Amino acid sequence: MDKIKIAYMGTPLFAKIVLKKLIENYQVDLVITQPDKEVGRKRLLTPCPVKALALENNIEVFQPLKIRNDYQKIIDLQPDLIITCAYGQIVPKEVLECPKYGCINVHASLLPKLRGAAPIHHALINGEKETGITIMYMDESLDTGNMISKKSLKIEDEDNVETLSLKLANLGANLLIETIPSILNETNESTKQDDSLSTYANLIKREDELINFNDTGKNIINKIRGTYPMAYFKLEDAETKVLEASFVEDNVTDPSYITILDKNNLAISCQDGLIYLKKIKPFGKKEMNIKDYLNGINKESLKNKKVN
RNA sequence: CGCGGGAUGGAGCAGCUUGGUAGCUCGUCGGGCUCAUAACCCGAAGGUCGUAGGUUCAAAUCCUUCUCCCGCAA
Repeated sequence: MDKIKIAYMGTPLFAKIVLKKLIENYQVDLVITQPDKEVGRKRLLTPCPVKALALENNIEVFQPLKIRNDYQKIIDLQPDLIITCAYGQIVPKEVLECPKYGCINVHASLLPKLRGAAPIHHALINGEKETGITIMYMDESLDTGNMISKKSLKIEDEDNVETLSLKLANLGANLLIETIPSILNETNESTKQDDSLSTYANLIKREDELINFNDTGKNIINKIRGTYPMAYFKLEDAETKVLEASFVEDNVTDPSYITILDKNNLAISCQDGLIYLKKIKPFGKKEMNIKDYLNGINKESLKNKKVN
């Protein structure tokens, strides 16, 4: 077989893991990724994980500001196959149609469920028991194309966005390698998505990360897992992130109060019980176990205090 | 020059305004109490108070420099 030209489009760590596996098996001729961003307090231009990996492997990198207008470079390459994975921009029709074998996407959900930008987050937030990877042909709408292959993965209670992303990235990487031959042979049988079963996974917004204690314990724990490590609440007006917590059912009268506060435990009331904080990141501090936090504070002043 | 928080024994903090012998809650080690304990009691080790300079008789504390960590915003 003649050498095929592959272009890869992706941005975050998830896409980097998939790309790593891909370049172990195929030659990748061009990597398309988001422009470097000013990151952090120093505003340093920082390349995304995918770009960093591409540079390490001497693969040419293309970073269009708006791929909608700036895609001629991809057309000129005349790729045989384009693989996308968490790229972060809508890919224009002209690009989708240019490769001989088409344009495929590695998506981190069992489509048609959880189409969109944040499928891993929403799988956890929704309290799903399983999720997975779908590899599909792309069309002009978001994650609506025909599905080629699919693999599911059980979600464990201990999983959060970080652990689940790693698992799914590895699953996706392997599934991609398994799937590519059938695409190049054109032997795969892709199936249409049942649009009536589709759900949508919006990008997580800042307000989605605020913990509302006037909710069920189960939902709160799922939010903490699904927005890890960003879920937060206000403690004495200071933003406090919750990295780990557990829920114990109980009869409570009023949500959002610090109900238990002793040497080892801090629990806040919610709709149907108590949320025990296990690992938090207080404002301006590093993350710490709740016991360390309790060691340093004046407990009397917090007892029965309302949060948020 | 985007805004703000922080750096003090192994951990988490107080002390800084109003300079004057390094403190609290834990952990560790030793001893005691106890049928026993993550409980309680007694004792010990462990810190050049992030870096560099300045003011002062004297700096964790006041002034300046730099480094690193964290949140917001992008």
